[in-house]
Amino acid sequence: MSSSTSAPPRRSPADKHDARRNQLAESALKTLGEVGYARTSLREVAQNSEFSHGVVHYYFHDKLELILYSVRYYKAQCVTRYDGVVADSTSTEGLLDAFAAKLAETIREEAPMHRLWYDLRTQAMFEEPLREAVAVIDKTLEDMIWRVVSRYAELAGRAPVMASGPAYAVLDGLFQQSLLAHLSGSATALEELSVQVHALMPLLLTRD
Amino acid sequence: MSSSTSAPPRRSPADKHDARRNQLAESALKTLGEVGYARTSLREVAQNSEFSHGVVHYYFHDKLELILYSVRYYKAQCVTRYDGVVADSTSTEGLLDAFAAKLAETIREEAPMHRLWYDLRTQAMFEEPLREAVAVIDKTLEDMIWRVVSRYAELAGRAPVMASGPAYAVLDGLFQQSLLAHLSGSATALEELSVQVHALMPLLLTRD
DNA sequence: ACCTGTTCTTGACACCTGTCAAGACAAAAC
DNA sequence: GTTTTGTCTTGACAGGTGTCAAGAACAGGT
Repeated sequence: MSSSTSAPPRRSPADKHDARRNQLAESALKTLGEVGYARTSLREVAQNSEFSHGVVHYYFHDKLELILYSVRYYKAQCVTRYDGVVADSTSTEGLLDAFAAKLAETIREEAPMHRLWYDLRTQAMFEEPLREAVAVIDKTLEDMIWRVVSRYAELAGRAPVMASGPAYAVLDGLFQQSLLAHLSGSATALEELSVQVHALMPLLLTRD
Repeated sequence: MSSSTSAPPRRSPADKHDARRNQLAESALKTLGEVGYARTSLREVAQNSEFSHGVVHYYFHDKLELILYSVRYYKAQCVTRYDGVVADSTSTEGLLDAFAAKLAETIREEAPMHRLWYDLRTQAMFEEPLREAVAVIDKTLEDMIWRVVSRYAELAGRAPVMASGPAYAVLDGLFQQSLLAHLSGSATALEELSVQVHALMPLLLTRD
């Protein structure tokens, strides 16, 4: 053990260590997105990296620790996804178009990560150890969506008719169905999602 | 092989066979609801029955066949869950109360089966063989919800503002969040669901 | 009684899993 | 150069998995 932390060297103390952890996290995310939570094995994670299967246990105490670290690592980059939409929009129509387009885009380009998230959230219904982490991430997603809804209400000069929780829930319901349809080969799923979001959002505000 | 089908005896031809299949399906559902799709093993299914682990392969060709048979077996009984609500209601308020109460009741009493369904639907995002069966069941659930929404619109003298697909999606989003909260130990999740459903349903109809 | 076909149990197979320990390797410290 | 330290590989462990075959147990018909 060194002086303060239990980190390896002194020159690049925990940086190298964290860099490897992030590297393994990305390999894990690749595997998780491909085969899902249950079928993800540490050996396949290592095989998706340049290391051997033993190294995972050197950087992570547990399989659970690896997976939670990986998902947190990914979701930390996602929660700002719609912040540009919120910042750049100057009209309700503009925000709606940009938001719907972004939703469709992220399904098109990051479907494996999204299905992984739903997988993890569902597994949390069965495995207690997952629940706290899932709840935290779900809350950040709820806040992310709420920033969009709030800005939308502001631009419309009206007020939301429901709290952030149910607003997130209904939008997430649409998103999830669209993701499943898209992954099932539907060619029109993303367009339909855009139409549905355009129809739903005004309902979340009071009448003028 | 007997005369026409490949069924076992002649007296009770396929009845005994189907009875055993249903019996095993119920044992499978118990296991699936407890530990989820991925962690369900044929040996544990058998252990939840009065038979040994080999018998599963006698009545089902595959693990997949057992699981799909079991889930279909269960969902066949669920699709009429809200039909009484639809039939008995004579006012919008009455239908809303009965519907919301039924939603909360089924979470309270059949949470394991519901999380199993979400598990399966999510796994369908990863495993192609599940998709068709999941799509069929999801459609029957969508129709079930649509009967409620249609009746609600009828009683209100208005028309729904969205198609059955998105209507099911948004209600399912609320339901799923409520289920997760309930399983995570929230004592108020079910009451909140009732409030949210009461708030959402009117938004699904045109203004008077 | 015997025979026949169905039903169920037992045991095995090949494979995969998380975990971990023992040692190889390299790089830095002295 | 030698020692020490951190990094990584290899190989093994104990356990669990789906699948299936061989045979026991049981039924009913003759």
